[in-house]
Amino acid sequence: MVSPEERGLIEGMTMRRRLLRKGEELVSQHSQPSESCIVLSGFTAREVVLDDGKRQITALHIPGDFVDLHAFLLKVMDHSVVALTDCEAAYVPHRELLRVIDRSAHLGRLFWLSTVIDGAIQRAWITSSGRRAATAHLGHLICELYLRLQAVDLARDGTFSFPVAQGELADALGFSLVHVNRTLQELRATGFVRWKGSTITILDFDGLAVLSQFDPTYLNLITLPR
Amino acid sequence: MVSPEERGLIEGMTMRRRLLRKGEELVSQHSQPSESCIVLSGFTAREVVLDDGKRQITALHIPGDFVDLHAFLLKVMDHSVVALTDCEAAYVPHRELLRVIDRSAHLGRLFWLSTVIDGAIQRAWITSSGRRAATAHLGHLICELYLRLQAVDLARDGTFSFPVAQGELADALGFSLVHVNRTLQELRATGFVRWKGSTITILDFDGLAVLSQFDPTYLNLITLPR
DNA sequence: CGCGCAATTGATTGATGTCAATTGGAGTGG
DNA sequence: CCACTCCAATTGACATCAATCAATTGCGCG
Repeated sequence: MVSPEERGLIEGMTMRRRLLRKGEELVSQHSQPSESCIVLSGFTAREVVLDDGKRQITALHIPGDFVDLHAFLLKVMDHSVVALTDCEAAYVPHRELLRVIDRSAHLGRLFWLSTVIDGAIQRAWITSSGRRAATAHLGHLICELYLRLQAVDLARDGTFSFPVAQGELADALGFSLVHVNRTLQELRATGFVRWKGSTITILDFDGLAVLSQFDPTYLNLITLPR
Repeated sequence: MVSPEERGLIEGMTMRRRLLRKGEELVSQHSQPSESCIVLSGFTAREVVLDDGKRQITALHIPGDFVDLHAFLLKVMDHSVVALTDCEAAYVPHRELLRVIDRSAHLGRLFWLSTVIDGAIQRAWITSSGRRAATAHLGHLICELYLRLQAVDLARDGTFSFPVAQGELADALGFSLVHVNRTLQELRATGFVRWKGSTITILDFDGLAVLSQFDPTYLNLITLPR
């Protein structure tokens, strides 16, 4: 996917690293970032807080994700990115991105691809939110997370760590906290998933996928640069 | 935004035009298009049909929109694009896009921007679906459509034509048809909006925007190429 | 052991989906 | 111009789903 010279270009990007505690903001809503941010470890989320205090999470990000690459083009952030756990992030100045893209159209296209896959995931969330039953909505998210985490070696044998509270999950799914809890119990009752503390185990992926009407095509994990 | 040479590049793209009747597919789910499609006239929508027959519309497109530009990178369509009204479309081969992008990095970035704005709109839909009241959800969509249509001269003085049935709207909002109808009545009762036949008139944009918690920043209409 | 936060539960209210008519309006043929 | 047809909009009654409110339990940690 990526040639040695391209790898060199990427590794040559100056970036600033930063450690964040759970709850801190990596990027602020309404800001006009001059750099974009890659998560190196930990879970983060894009969130929008409405006037009435309600919160919606529009994306969950895992290590390796370029969380606000779209800010390279969009200029004004329409949401924040917050740390759901302690995490580490690398900030790449937009001028560096520009430099890399100028030297390698192929890398530019991989960056573009990254934002486009983001969009595909968002479409799946819209579909879940609008037309899937609560258990399927939650199940779909679990399938998505599992495959994404597996692609970066953070999941295997159906198991991964997901140290995120039910309240956060509620804001991602558009549920109330209580409803998350009950939906989770329903899902456990199917026997397809075990969820204990911060460890999720998918006992029957195919079963869960059918229940959740999950089709992995949209994640395009095959063509990912790594 | 676009220099004369760039305009020349765009106008030089070979493309195939096609007329479509209401209900026809511009692009099919699971297909692997070798061209991407611009809507020239009429309303279209991205839709996903689930196994159980439920349908979700994940985007509404208006004339000027590049409806499946992401297919240039994603290869496999995770949804269809259907005509909500009779419409005209232009199909641009991916090899032409590649040629244009190679000659003008700036145009390449505008294409990228187009997909990124798409993503911002999708995030707004996720937020509406998850955390906004029914009237606000519908109101938000109306605000969005108005500004987008205004930007391409298809709306003025608060008025635009939207010849789309309530059933389609239901699939876009994730509501039932009956619920769309009742939410529409509630919205009319606020006095902010008139909706008669296929003509929508926003009588009080600011009022509607407050009700819907609408913040136009995300549409980035200022930086749009046209 | 006791604190504090997250998970869980129960009871109730409110929002939305479903089913089944009924109404309204545009187009068509007589 | 009128009767008819078809489809979209609207309405009413009812069933479900999910939010809210208010405890209570469970668990990790000092």
